[in-house]
Amino acid sequence: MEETPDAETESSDPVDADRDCLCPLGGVMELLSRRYAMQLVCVVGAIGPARYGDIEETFGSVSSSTLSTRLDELVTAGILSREQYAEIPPRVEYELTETGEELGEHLEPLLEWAEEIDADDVSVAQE
Amino acid sequence: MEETPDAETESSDPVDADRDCLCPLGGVMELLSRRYAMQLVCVVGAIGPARYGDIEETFGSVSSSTLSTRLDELVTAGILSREQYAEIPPRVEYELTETGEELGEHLEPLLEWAEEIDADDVSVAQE
DNA sequence: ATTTATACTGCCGAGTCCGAAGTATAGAAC
DNA sequence: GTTCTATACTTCGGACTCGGCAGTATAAAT
Repeated sequence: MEETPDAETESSDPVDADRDCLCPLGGVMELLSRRYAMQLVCVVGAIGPARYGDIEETFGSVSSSTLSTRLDELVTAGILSREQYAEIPPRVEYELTETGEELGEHLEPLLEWAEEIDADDVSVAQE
Repeated sequence: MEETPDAETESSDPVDADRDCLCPLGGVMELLSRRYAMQLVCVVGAIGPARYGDIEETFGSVSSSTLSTRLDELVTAGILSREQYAEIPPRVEYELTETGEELGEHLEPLLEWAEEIDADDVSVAQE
């Protein structure tokens, strides 16, 4: 997507490079801020072409309605692709698109960090 | 859900490093999945010691009740620190903790990517 | 006495999420 | 021919979360 241009025009001060537009509120971020969205991208990225049932099983604690909504949203956003096979019983496979792969690469270190932090001991709201 | 579905030995994938524990559902991730949480971490990281009003202004579109809740959660989770000065009118400053800084480093590339994607053209639900 | 400024909290209606149950289909079992 | 099975979802009611606006506390300035 982003061709890295010749890195000669970049300022030597990276701190205020993105001062004006710090954080996108709408678009993809709004989607990723919904429950399980980030984990969903990672899971699909990890188990390759994933069927609905596999995903549901991997999570264990997500309701099918929410999972279905989340999948829909990610497909619409172009992050996941959905392939439906004309078989009975039906078979549907979800996979990361190219965009989704990019996203996954950014998400993975975050989730790994979160895992570690949780494993250690943060005083995360236990109330 | 107690039985361990052990991985098929037939799969010849090299990417099984973290197959067993793909994505943390609770803890920090649940917090970050709430609205504006990730952006909030970035904003506080960017504008240094940030006052409530500054943050509210930077976002523009967040309700004060939600912002306040989110700040509380992040402070409780040890991601933000809150310093209150005994002045009138009151002054409160939020800052990233060490943990928060770590998180911010993982978050920044993600948000930058999201910005680009949004700027380009994803068919994100615009309905 | 009233105004001003800051950092919130409280309330209510609207939107989002959860769990369980239901839907559609065709082949297999009886 | 009727029932059973399996998959990938919907649909429903209720619970939780969010947004917008109004209100609170304080002391100095007017």
